[in-house]
Amino acid sequence: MPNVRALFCRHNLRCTRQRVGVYRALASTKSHPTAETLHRMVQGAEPGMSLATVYNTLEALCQAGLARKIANVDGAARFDADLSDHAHFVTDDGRVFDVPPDLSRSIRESLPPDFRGRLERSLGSAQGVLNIPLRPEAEPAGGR
Amino acid sequence: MPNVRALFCRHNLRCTRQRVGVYRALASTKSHPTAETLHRMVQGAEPGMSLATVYNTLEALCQAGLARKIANVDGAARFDADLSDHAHFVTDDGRVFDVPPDLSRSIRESLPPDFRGRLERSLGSAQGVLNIPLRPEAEPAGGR
DNA sequence: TTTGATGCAAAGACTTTGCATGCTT
DNA sequence: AAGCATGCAAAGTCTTTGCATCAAA
Repeated sequence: MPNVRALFCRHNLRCTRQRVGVYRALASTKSHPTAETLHRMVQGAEPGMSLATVYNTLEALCQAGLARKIANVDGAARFDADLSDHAHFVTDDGRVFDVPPDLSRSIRESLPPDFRGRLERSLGSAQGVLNIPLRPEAEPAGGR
Repeated sequence: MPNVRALFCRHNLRCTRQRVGVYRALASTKSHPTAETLHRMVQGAEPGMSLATVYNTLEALCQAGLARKIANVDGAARFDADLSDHAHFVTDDGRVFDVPPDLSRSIRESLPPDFRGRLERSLGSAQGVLNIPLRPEAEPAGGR
């Protein structure tokens, strides 16, 4: 585990024990935990820490670019401190899988060159996520 | 607008005025409305309809495969009755853009052939969404 | 010392559920 | 006539907020 204090400092984040605890817990797992799960994970190191603080911390980490909030269709939000350029595959029943960086990159690079340009015109400075359904049903809408 | 009654029938959905109202509203727009928005949209045709029924109806439509619930990172769920095989781009501030079917398809087809196989082994029968972040920050995790 | 983070509890946004009633089949 | 959908309100889940207190810079 690299120097968390220095990392926070570089990102203008106040370095509190609670934040360090949340960050360590999040960075120590590949399981894309929810706020609730992180709260439990941190109880050992930071007893008495409030769930609200976990939420506040996660928001601060995402804001600072040290964590990502993962898009999902149902249930509680999930988080990831792995900043490597990688995609997620989220199942309809809530599981989250990492897609390896090289594969993620090659998917993005396969996007038609004008696509990002087209998007950026509508997007302004906003960022976002491309959501691609797997196993499409392809039921034609208007059949008779 | 094709025959909604027949469509419901084919999908074993009871055909009530409320459900037809919700489906028509959802199918008539490209705006990926929330349940709340649909509720408002339907007030004209179905005054007094309850928001709970909108939620129940949307669940039934998704279950039946006549609508999709779109993955998002924040805020209320968004829905789409466009069954064409297309992806969505969801911005961090909640806007949803359709990605044209041909582009969506070509992205999916660019996935390495073993990828879906690998996933399906972990997935069982579940379905899911591939979430690809655009504009990665690529901040190396452990810098000094 | 100043500023921002924490803890708690309360409120808030979004969604689901239980039950009596009504409508579809 | 039987069974599922509806409406309502209440409860549930997940998340944010206000405020007094406390810790980091």
